[in-house]
Amino acid sequence: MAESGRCQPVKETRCELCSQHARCLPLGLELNELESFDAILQRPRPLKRGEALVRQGGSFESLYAVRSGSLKQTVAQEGQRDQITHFYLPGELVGLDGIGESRCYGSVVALETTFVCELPFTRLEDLAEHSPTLRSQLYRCMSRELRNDQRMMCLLSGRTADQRLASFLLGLSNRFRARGFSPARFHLSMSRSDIGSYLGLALETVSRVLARFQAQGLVSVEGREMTLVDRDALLALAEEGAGRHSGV
Amino acid sequence: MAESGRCQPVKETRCELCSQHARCLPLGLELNELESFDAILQRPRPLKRGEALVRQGGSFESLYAVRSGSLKQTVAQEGQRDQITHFYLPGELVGLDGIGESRCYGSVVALETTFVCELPFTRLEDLAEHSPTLRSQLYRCMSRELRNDQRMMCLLSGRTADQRLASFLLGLSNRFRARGFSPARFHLSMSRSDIGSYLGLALETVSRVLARFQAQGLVSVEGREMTLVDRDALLALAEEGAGRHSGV
DNA sequence: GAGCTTCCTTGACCCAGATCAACCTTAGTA
DNA sequence: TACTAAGGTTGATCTGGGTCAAGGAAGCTC
Repeated sequence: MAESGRCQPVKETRCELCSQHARCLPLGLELNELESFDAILQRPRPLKRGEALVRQGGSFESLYAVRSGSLKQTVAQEGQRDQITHFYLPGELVGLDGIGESRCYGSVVALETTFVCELPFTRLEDLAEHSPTLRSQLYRCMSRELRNDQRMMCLLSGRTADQRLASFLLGLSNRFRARGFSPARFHLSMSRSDIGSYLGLALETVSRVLARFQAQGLVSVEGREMTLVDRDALLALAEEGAGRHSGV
Repeated sequence: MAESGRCQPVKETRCELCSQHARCLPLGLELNELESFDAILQRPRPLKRGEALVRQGGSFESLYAVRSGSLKQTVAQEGQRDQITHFYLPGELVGLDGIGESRCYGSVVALETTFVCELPFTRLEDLAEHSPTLRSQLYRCMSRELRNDQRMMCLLSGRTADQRLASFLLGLSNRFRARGFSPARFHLSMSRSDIGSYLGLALETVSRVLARFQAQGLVSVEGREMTLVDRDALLALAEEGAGRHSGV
């Protein structure tokens, strides 16, 4: 997704050498725990753009940690257009919503060439049996995702198109920053239509709002290359009191 | 919330005698595990309508299992109207989104007289150390909530007001059914404004749509007493292909 | 039982954003 | 080099549902 995340065939399996180690699941494990963790981890495998990592309704077996690249989760509903519910960046965990169900909730598809580490869940549970750190890391990840989803629900139900886009861009920017990529300039691996689906907007609206942001000097967009020019203004916009049904 | 859920002062602490046992956290625990579980559980305490169980930004200490009654989670955002993100019914767990953060994400307030059981989280973790069942129950609960939130995101971003209301009513109905209450007739413990906030609609819209559903013979509403008259039609409406940006 | 307050309903109006449509750019491929 | 397809932009039009406003009903308190 960000330049540095691309086209790096990952040969090294060991977690402690992974660039995402600091924000991935095994963070904080003792050395011996880390070795057991490495042992259950399936060799990173490359996915090509458009290739599915898991399919909606497929049986749930594993969690996947994104090593490089990016993915989207899409949920197909009876007779409706697919809906995008998540974008995954390096260091993030795919599949948490499948635990405790035999089936996967949505499909997860690579947005670009992407490497993921597979973590068979039953083995992970065995490991967690003897590692309080791993247990609490698992809780932490799920809980964080719960909070993110709630934030998303607030965004979707109360905010204007401008505010949604501003929040989206800032959210991406923060995630890139946390991963050591530039927070100000990044590549959007998803299409306008993906963004629209994720934010509950028509793709035309996404395109128009981005054009307006550019005209207002908030961002600079060239296709999928995004530069945040006036971060403070974006932040002010995203947090602005006046959303829909915001009363006063 | 449903008639049978009200006004039952709960004297009995023991989980296995609780009416919600079959869908609560300690489900499936061995007898000795259940005893340890009972031991860490704080005596159910009554909350009056409007009373807060946890406050946004307050420190996270415990999960709470709803024993009877109902609650809402509200999130206050900088200068915006509060937003409702969840309703909790008997047997459901409050507080999962606070794990791994020191602070509570939103406030949780009783919608009517409500009894909850407090589960201090560090003690719960200790217990989970030696109970695979409890661990997997915890994962299961969190994962289920993740899926619910995602369903909610889909609802909020792609569906019309009619579809949102229909889904909301059916969702409540299913939850009541699972709890042994009537799925066809129930009491709404939340106001129209609460429903609107939860569904991303103006309260006037909620009122109008309910009136229309009544006129169409889908439901019968008298204040907060709700009867689902034509469940199939509601289901058809909720799943209908034609939402917003549904193409075709 | 008068007067609040809170909740709900209904009507009138309006606008943000969906939809429809045309066209442009870029990339893949034959 | 042309042909097709996918993605993106921009304009014109329409509408679902938000906002404002005026009452009504039901439950408090004094």
